[in-house]
Amino acid sequence: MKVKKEITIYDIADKLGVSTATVSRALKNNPSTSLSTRKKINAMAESMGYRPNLFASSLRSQKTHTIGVILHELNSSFITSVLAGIEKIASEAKYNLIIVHSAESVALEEVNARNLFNKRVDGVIASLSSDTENLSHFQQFQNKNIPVVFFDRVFEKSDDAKVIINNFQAGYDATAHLIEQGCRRIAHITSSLKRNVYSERMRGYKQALLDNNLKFDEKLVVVEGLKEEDATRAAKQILALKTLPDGIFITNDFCAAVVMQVLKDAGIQIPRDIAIVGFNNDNIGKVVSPKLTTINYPGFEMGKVAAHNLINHLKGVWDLSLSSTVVIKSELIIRESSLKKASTSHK
Amino acid sequence: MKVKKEITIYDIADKLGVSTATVSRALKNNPSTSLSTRKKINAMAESMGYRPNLFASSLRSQKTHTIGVILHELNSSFITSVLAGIEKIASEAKYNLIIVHSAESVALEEVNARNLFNKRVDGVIASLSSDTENLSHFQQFQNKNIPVVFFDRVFEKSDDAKVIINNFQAGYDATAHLIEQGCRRIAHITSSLKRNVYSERMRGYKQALLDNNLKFDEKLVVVEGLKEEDATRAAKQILALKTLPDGIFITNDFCAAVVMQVLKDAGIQIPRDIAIVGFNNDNIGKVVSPKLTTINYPGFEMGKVAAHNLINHLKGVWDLSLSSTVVIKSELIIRESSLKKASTSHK
DNA sequence: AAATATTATGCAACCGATTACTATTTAGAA
DNA sequence: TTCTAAATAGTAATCGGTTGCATAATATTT
Repeated sequence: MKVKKEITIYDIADKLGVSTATVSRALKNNPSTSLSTRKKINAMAESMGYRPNLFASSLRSQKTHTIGVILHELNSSFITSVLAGIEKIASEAKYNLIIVHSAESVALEEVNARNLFNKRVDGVIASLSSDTENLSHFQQFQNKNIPVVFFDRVFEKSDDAKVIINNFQAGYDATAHLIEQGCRRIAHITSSLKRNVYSERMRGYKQALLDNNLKFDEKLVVVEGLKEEDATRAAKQILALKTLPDGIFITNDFCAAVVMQVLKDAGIQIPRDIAIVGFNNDNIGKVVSPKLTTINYPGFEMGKVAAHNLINHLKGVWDLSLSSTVVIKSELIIRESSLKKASTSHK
Repeated sequence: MKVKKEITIYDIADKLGVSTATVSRALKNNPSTSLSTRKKINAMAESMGYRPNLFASSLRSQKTHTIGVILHELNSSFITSVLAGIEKIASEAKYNLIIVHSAESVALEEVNARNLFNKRVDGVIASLSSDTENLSHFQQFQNKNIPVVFFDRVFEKSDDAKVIINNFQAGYDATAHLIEQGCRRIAHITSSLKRNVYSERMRGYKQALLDNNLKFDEKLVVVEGLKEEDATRAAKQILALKTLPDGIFITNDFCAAVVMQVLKDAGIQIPRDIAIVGFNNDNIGKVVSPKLTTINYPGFEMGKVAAHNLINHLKGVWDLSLSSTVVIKSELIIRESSLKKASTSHK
């Protein structure tokens, strides 16, 4: 099997009797080449099947036109939406993406960061994995002036650029809604409190209790992972309480779905006995019974904003350090799982 | 803000008074360097904060040590598992991945293929989007002897390397199980029959009917997309039938979950009135009521096999063209949604 | 018509690592 | 001790674009 030799600008230059400099400029539509040669060269490149060698280009120009995206996971529709938002903006601006995910592990996150660094990405968009304790593995980017935008899972106190929702408010709204539905003993199932998203939501939960003269009870807070077995364990922990709660605010829709399943299997009626509010507005919420009340997490918007700000910074038309934090609107979506007042029983 | 200059092998060579050739060899642990200089050089590289310039390396060696992965989508746990399998094998072999997804669109798939091609990946692993009609955009890889392994969504008649399950058998098993449960009028909700996975499952469905003396009825087959609104439409189409079916084989778990929801909302009891079998063994199947009977799709295994075969081919210890098709085992997982015989009613 | 400005192109160094080939040193064999 | 082979290391060309600077060609101004 023989392989056709790769066409280079030298081949094009030879064929047309011009210099490689002219070819290079023409292919980039550099205005210091005449329109006629530009057309001639582009036509020839096309007909010869030329494809640019990005390594040579990046080596020389020290630019890759590539953005690295570090995701904590990629199994939720939230993350998929974020990605879609990033892709939309990036492709419009002719930036390529390298997408990596850390499977919720710092170790992998560090490896991923290193890889992106070695691949010389021009910028980074990242969401932290659940056990990340510090941002030292992002220092390498700052040392080289490679901009980083965090989204969703961030360190709120750092002054890095970030795109988030108001998790405190969302947690508050979710809890207040349960209270408004008549719940008086509200449990909270959440995940690693190292992560801003979860600690903030919990802060909102506490504040809502406080504002409604309900006592915060540590025994009603369950901290677990986000996988099926974690959620099952969390549900069992709830079931083991001496007095069952009459409402649960769960920080993730998939978890909420699993918890609901376990509770239903134990004969509990939702929302009559226990009302449930989830978080994320994942697809899953619409196919469980009862349908899940949740917080809509505007992933597509977040992705667009993150990519937009990063790329504008790269282009020099915007300075990321000026507005470090962008807060995107989120909102409560009320479905059946929390409607205690109008409760028709579900099994 | 000043940026430290990038360290190159020239800097290391200067510092130690050796040639760049020696440095290059030492960093690669080439045995034609003495152990002592090798140690000296690696230590110096480490202390100077050297990082290899992959562009220079790839430019010169014409190898990228990178595998491109084209996914039709990335929102199912099946795809996530495949990815995990690929990543496991690739990282063990020190290959990098570039993951792209086509959002079920040929147009995007073509762009993605082109991008991977221009990035000069050493090999490709791909699953086709729902409307791909031919493999012409993969021709470019073959022309350059870049190996491609397809998985899941493939062209079965082509002799490209591929990793699949026996979709015919799975469709047969799913349908036979419904028949065994007493169903006599079985509908089938599926997606683009251009895709082998769906057409083969349907072939299995038909064959199972035939083998059990049940007539195939075109009106009982609904072809739709895989999104929520598509599934809703499919369910409504079922509900609009003059005579309702007593069983449905649905080619995707998420669709099945949505369909179940719509049917339940219409007052139909599952599995008593209609028994349901899904496909994929997605997480969602465990949190719907009743829990979903489905076909387990061994994504992790498929990913591992695809990556393994590709990398071995790249290393020259294996020839992909020798065993073009690998079939991975799949199996029926029986849960509640299909158990008509032992039916306790679910609402 | 001469002087100046503008436009288009070429020259050649450069980005950083790899590697075929050559040279030197050292060890082992005769 | 002399010669050959093996072990190390160096030289320099190469991968394919990019770009500052110089030059030539053409247009504009005076």
